[in-house]
Amino acid sequence: MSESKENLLMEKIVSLCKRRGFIFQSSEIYGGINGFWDYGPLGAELKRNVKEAWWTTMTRLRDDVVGLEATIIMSPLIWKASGHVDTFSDPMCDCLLTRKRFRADQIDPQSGLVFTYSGATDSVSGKEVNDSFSVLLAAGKPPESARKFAVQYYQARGLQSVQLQGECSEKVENTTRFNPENGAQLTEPRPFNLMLQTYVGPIQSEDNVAYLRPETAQAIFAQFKNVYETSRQKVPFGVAQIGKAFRNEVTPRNFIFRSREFEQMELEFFIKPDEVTEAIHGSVAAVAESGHPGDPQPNWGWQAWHRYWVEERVRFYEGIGLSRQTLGFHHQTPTELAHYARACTDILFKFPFSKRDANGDVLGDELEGIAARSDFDLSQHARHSGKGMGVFDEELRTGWGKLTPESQAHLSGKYYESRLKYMLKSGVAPAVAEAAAAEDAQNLTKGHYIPHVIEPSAGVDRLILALIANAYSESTSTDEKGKSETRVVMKFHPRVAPVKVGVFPLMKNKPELVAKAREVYGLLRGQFLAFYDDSGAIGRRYARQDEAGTPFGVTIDFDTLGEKPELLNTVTIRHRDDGSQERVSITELSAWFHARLH
RNA sequence: GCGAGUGUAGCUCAGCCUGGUAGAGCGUCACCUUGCCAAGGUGAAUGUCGAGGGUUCGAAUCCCUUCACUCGCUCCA
Repeated sequence: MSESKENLLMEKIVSLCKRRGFIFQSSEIYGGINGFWDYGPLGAELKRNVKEAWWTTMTRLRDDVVGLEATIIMSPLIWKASGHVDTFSDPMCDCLLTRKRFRADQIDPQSGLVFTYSGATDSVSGKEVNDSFSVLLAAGKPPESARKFAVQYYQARGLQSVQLQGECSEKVENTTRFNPENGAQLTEPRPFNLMLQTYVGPIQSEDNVAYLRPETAQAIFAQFKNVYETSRQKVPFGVAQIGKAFRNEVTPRNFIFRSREFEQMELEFFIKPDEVTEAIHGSVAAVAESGHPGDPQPNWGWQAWHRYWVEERVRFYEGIGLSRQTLGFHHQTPTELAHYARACTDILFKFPFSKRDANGDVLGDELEGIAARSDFDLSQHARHSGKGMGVFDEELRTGWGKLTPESQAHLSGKYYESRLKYMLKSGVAPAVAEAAAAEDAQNLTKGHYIPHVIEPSAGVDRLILALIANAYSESTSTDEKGKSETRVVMKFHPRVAPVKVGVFPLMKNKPELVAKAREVYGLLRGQFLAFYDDSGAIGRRYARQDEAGTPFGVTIDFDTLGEKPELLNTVTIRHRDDGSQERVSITELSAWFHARLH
């Protein structure tokens, strides 16, 4: 019941997005293209505001984060090092009977008797199906069970009274061509490459295959050294990037929530490994169970930094109108975590299409993931490129000398263990791994280490959808004639609202009002996006702006012109969310808006 | 990738079963009117009926194929 209601809400949102020019289907006049969406005039403004709010908060208002804008196409070696080339192209097989999907490399080899049918006919209609189908039976099982599966298979292909054709059987050993659960035949392994591919240069060959980046983060790791050396930053510091990313999603779904071309806002915040922090400060700060840990401290370890960034990101969402109640959190369990990650907290938004848990509470879908990724990424690029990704820390070098021999042994031992674990997980031969880990541990004592990273990674388009869903509100009113009508108000936070203010002469047919209104419009438009409208009744113009989410309206009336002398050169400001009005002098307008839009 | 549903004006939808000149409401635009919340009047524009093919004298309507969207399954570094 509630599901169809939420469905209806999603449909209304999609419809409004098109009607008002927020979001259009890509290539619509040619029938569209699955998984791609365009932003219309209002959507483009909204998106720009969101990205600007993120960029300002994450870089310009901080001393410890700098920006980067890298290319979408990079050396394919980057994706080899990051693991995307391998993990994005697992061959998959589907069960021909149950349609269950398997990773081809994870099917255990089986042996037994294979029954193959060349096809089947319908004994009633005479219809034929000529697809062959096989079933693997474990030794000792009666052939009837193979026939039962085959009948099911051909029934699923439109036959009713199945007459199997051409049964034959054969003994096979160690085959992976059959569903381990029921013995039914699998499809051929088909590669699943989730990265979009292209060719660099005019000749298309295997040698110049390149990928459109599936995430913006890797460029930050690949350029880590350059940024570090030119930005005069020291660890801890971060590198932020906003940009397009591309994934061949299996199922683009839920409007712009999961699309094939999307935009990310990512921060890689580099921190000292806990061993380094402990060596310098004697201990690593304990982390409170919950709440914001306050301003960054020198003795923070990865846990404090991780919590800090989760809370900072929540503050950001609150600052653009998503209250904590609209958000959800998911702390990834050890089995969900990637092997190199130590923790990952997802910030969720409760979308209309989000699933509910057993208690009926909306779970939410992912807006952002904040991952503690250890030194995995920089280590991978160090190993694959052969270029050093470590940093030198004077404090560590001098601090190290002051440690007791026991502390030194303890810390370098811990560092050795974590480096060794990384190497072994990455498939490095044990002897080589041990030597490399020993070298890393030795370098630590001289002040060298590879930074760890905390990664808050947010989806712009998902956030846009969250803001739109959150802003959407409708009220139904009935007039004196008993005619009821539903009005939509998009309650965007003023900071992200596409249009900031509508400017209206009370009436169009009074040239003095129009002239004054255009004058006020001219005053405001250079400072932020203003929209002038003089067509139709004033109520209609208010309603139009409500639907676009414009937070303020400025109306020029006869008092502005001095009908009541004490109100000369004042205007009415109308508030979108409650329709309330106040009188403000034209000379104070800029300051009035400035205070409410920043 | 599989299964089900949907696709007609900018939006919401009727028309399809039973083939015969493309419709409504809302919105948009223009003019008039309008002294603060989608008022009223007059007029106007807007359709490859998702696309392609077939059947037919004739297809939005029947048949086939295809594309997109929604839902379920699957997938989700």
